[in-house]
Amino acid sequence: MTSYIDATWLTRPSTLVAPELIGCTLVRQMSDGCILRGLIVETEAYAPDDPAMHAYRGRTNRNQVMFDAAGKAYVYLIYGSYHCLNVVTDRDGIASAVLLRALELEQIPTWVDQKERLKPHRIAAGPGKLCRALKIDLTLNATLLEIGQPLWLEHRHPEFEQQLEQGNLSLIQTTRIGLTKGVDLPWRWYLLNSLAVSKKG
DNA sequence: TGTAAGATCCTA
DNA sequence: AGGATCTTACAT
Repeated sequence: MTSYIDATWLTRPSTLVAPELIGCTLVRQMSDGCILRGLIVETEAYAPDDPAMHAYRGRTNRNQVMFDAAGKAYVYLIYGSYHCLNVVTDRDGIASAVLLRALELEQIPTWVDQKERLKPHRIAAGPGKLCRALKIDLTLNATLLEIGQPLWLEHRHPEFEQQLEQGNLSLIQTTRIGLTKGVDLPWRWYLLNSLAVSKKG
């Protein structure tokens, strides 16, 4: 049993949504209908009054999607080379999002090269690698996260919830990675012992 | 038109 | 620890 995550569930502060997205599934549907799934194992929250957030100094062409109502993808290009995927959260007019940093893929995409296949759990370990693995680029910016779109989200399976309750799985909260501002905000979450988590923390 | 910084990744 | 790489944002 899986269930789709709708915009209502995402209409909350990113700091509440980010930890709850751990254990949920990101679904990527290619234009040919091919579907890829990955378990979300690492997230970061970006919120108003957060100096690290792209929209901290107001609306720009790049960040305007973050101000939209919850339930869209915010995709941007970083360091000229990599894309990063965010889930837009909170109410219309409030800039906030959750960065998806790592996935445990259910299957390896056909286009992943031989060298990458040697360490399958590292294929989507890191926000840039995640987008490379799922062929996510700027054309997906501002798309709705809904079934039938290129990207959508599914809730945790009951088994995952049980494992959390029983303590067989643990969520860790810590500081974010790769920033020069807002470095002390503890807004990164990851699944303990996941081999796909992008760095230690 | 110029420039500095950046929510990364890979190699050494 | 350092370099690749180039867009974005903002100043001039």
